[in-house]
Amino acid sequence: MSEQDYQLEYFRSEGFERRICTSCGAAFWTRDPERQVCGDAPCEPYSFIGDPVFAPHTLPEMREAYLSFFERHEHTRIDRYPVAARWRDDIYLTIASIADFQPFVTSGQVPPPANPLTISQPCIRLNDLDSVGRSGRHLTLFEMMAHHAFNDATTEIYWKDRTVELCDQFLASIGGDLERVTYKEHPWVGGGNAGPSVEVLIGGLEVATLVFMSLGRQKTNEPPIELEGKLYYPMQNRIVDTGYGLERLTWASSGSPTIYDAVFPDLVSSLLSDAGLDHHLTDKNYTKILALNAKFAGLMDISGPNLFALRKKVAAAIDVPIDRLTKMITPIEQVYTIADHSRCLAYMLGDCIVPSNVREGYLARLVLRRTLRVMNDLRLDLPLADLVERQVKTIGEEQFDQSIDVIREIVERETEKYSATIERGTRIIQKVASSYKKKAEKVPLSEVITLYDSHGLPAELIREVAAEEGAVVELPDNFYSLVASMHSESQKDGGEDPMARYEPRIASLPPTRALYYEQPSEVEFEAIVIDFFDGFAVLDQTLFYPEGGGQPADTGTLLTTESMVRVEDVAKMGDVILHRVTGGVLKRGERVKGMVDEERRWSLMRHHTATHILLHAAKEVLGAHIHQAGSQNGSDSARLDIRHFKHITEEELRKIELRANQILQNNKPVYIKQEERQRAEQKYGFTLYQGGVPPGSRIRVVQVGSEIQACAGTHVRTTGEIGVIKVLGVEHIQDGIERIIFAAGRAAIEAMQQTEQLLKDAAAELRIQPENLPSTVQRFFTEWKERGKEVERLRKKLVELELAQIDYEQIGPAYVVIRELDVDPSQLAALARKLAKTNGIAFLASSSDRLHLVLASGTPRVNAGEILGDIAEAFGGKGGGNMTMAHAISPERERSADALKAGRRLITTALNG
RNA sequence: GGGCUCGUAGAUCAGGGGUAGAUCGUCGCGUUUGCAACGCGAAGGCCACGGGUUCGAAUCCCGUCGAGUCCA
Repeated sequence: MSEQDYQLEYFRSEGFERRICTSCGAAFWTRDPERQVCGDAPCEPYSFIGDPVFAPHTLPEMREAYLSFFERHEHTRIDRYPVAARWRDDIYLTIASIADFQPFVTSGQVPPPANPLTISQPCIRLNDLDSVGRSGRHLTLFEMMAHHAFNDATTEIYWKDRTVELCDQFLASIGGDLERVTYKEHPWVGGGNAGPSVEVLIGGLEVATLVFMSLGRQKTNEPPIELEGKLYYPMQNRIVDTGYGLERLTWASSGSPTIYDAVFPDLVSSLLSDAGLDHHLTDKNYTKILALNAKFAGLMDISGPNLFALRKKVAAAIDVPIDRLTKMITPIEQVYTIADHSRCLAYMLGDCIVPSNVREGYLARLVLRRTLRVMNDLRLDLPLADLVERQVKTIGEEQFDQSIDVIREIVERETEKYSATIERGTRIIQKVASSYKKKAEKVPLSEVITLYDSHGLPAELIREVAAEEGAVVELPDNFYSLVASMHSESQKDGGEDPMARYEPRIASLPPTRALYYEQPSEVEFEAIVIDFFDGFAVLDQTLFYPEGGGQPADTGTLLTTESMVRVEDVAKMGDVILHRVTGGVLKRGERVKGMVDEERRWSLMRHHTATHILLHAAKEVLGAHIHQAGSQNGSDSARLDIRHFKHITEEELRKIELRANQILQNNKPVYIKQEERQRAEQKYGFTLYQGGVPPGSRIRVVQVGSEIQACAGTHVRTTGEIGVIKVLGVEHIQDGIERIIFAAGRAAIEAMQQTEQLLKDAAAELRIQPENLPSTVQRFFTEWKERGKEVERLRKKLVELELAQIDYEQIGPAYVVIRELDVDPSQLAALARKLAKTNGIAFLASSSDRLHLVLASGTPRVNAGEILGDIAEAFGGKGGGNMTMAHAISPERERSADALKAGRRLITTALNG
């Protein structure tokens, strides 16, 4: 990008000058002839703290000022998008306002919902998590206010001059002094696009960025520009992508020490008083320190070890020892962090993210646990659910799909879960630590890694708890990256796509007409063979549904005048549909008659439509957050995976099943139509995308009753055609995902018959009626247990009785019993043990099916295992044991006397030796 | 999606080829005006389930189910 890109007519006419910053060397535009520096960090410190640069605005006032300003200037106001970016599969969270329109609007495939438009989009960025609360300006969630204009080859809405002009006018409208505003040149690259951009600075603070997205990676005829080692080409679509920081503007308008005081004035003061820190509210010194802290932090990166450098600077400036400063400032930073995180959670949970250990759910849990940890450090004894609820209410309940009750329940459950994990973990650490302390060793790194990896225990907690036990933990500074690299090593990439080699051939073929969409209820059709290779047939049109969207491919037959082939599988590659056939060959140009296996297809359609219905029923029963995490349809059963924060109970399952069948009874029609993506999104919301995000500007919308989804599958015509839905069970797939297994239509009836048969068979076995099964089984189980105990008692008695009758003999220093007993082999061991208890030896034999030998020794002179091992070998059997107890078995059951004799010899030798 | 750890008495856990244990809780008795505390005693176990190895498996191996956790 060149200097030329920033030579705007607007700048000239308004009397701007282009300057080079004397501090950083960057170019910037200003109205102030005296100005030497660009106005950005670290060239210029904050000057707005205590001296606001805008008229005072609260957060909502500032938002409204912005949106209505742009409305007055011909922009259409657009509702915010969810913070969970469900319309995209490359990011989990909405990170910028432009993310709402990527990739299809920015690429020009889909028209924008309005043009130009204005929006205030809540965005979540977790990259600077550590700086939140400390830097005075970092937030996990912020609102990016924006106005966007989408220009293409035919229409020009506006471009750079108008954008800067609007910016000027808006800043003036909220009381900004335009003399103090600078526009810093700052080429922008990101997400495969690039373009010139200016940062808008006032009072040392960047309050907006104006990006002129005009370059892309897509090759065009125009000459490319190299940026960061990659080539970018001018695009036909030129997009005005602006971003105004709502919170920053509000901060600059209040002049408060930190952004948090401006954004959460009420919450911060009430948290301070809850934490017993009220006295700080009126303390001028604290305000001064915090302002100073934010000022210095504004000039530097404070992540990781840099934080210490910040502390040092502030401590020097106010002349207090660094430890004392840390002690003073940490609790307040924690309050700020809690205020920020709880708002982030309100948006995440309100927009129906379910905490879990995967994807965006993992991020929600991360923030939630971090908040709990900080609250704990601060000794803030306050339910997090209350804080989140308060945030939801401040933002406005109507902003969210999720109900407050469910949000509260999620937070409460997560809070409980986390404290259970920490409690359990603490015990495990104590155990490990004390075992290493006994050995007088350090707790090795491998052990620490296991504790973290398998039990989720932070390294710092491990060190702390271990120290309390008096053990030392070996903990390198790069612990977490060490663990991460260990994981990445175990990664294996998947194999190559076996279909890849057909790609060039298929690319040359015309698209196959998808008859299965036009006539979903038909099963017979005629077509012409376009190509045939390696057992793959391509037709000009087909009724065979290719695998996709959780629905398996159809099977069936293709018939020509000469041959009949079986269609085993169908796949779609681009717009071409491939039939994998067996049992013959087809010729190009040949006419074929196709027949889809009707029974199977209908069963698949029933299951597929049933999936939509079941999801809808689950949403009604469980809450707005219910979202499909995957599905697989079969002809005998199907499964639906949904995101949910706890196990589905039997009762909930029954409710879902009843509700689903009610929808069947109402016999609702199934409507299917192609709609423009952006329109469909606006009309139905992002719950459209249950089975992933389909490509293209138009999407296929399937409406079953009031359940509306983007879906490429085939469906029945009315819900009544499904017949019946039977839930077969529920499984917990992983944290936050429940799998409902069900059958529809004939398969449902068969499943019920099977279950019934099971009950009947079980009842018949017990000669009772099926309804008596539970009570009878319970009775039998109880009796069975009691009998077991009775047998145990009797056996003990028997051993005692036998014991009383047995005579000892004395060999050397030991009392010895060597004899055959007519008792159950399982009793031999118990008897022998008793006999040998003190200074005794018992060598017992019992013959039933085989010869059982037991040797128990109560003296170290006789090694039971060794002796019996030798005997067993001599008598063709196997055996062994330890010093005190040994078993052996031999097939030579008649030779018990010989075995006892041999044993006597060995024992005698051992005792006398 | 990949990895790791764990399933033993009502609860928390120990044991890790050779007799299934501890603590708390429960029940009974004693002490006490009563309670708490204490003392004595008892009940309570398909050692998750199914295979395998072994003379012998709660223990080792494989699988299933369940719980937890880390990474992408």
